[in-house]
Amino acid sequence: MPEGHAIHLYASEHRKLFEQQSVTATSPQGRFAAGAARINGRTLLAVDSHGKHLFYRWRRAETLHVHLGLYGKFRSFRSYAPAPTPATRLVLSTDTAEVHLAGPTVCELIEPSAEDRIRARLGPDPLQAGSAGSDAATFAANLRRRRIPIGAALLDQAVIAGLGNIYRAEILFLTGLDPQIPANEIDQDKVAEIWDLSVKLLRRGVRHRAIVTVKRMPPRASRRDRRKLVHVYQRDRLPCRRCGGQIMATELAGRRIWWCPACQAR
DNA sequence: GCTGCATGATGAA
DNA sequence: TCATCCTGCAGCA
Repeated sequence: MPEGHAIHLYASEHRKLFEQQSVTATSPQGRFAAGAARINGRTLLAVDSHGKHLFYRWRRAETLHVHLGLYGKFRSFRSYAPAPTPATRLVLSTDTAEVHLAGPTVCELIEPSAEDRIRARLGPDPLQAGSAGSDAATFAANLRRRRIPIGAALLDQAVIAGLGNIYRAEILFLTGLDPQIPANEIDQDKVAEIWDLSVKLLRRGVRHRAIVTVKRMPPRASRRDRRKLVHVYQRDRLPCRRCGGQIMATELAGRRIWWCPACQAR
């Protein structure tokens, strides 16, 4: 589930549920028992996100840092909350709301200096476009320094923070770029186009609570099939929506990538 | 009921 | 490049 738009949604949802409230914290699974005890009963001051990272600030406690990784999940409940599964790493709750976190890659308490180090190694986040350091120029400078294929660069969180495997495939299709082109060989107009499209698509993802890159939102009934919402992701051997040619798939930077060889020629 | 895969990232080799 | 972390679920029998 988690590319940047989803993390951004979690941040705003958790802000709405818990900000300025005293929050109960437990770790049914036990692996975060000490951390949960440390923040239990504290007041949540703020929730920030950068790319795929979440930071929860408390009154008189360290910052909670969460990264969902590939299969981490939050579930939230308003009136009724079921018992957490035994694998639930962290439960945050008040009288009126409860959130269950399972399967995160990272769930830890950190000092401000550690947060600084994490943020320092992250590239600009298109969902923070406009705020300090998150702009097209920083992104362009990051790309210029890399000879790796653009398809690898867009997954590198130090280059741009928040894109994942779906957005990388879709952005390369929509900008007509061959995933194998070296990042530093892409001309500046194209680089600006990639950034602008990232901003646009992530914002759209936040609005729809899903990654949608096709022009028209399909009818509700067919939205369960993710392939109806995108141009190339997981559409290998299906016809390209634009030219009718066959969508191809290969491996790039350790992940599967899909592209249209005709629309994305060098 | 079981298998294998998934929108991620790291550390060892 | 590969194994590993760790959970849920689609797809299959």
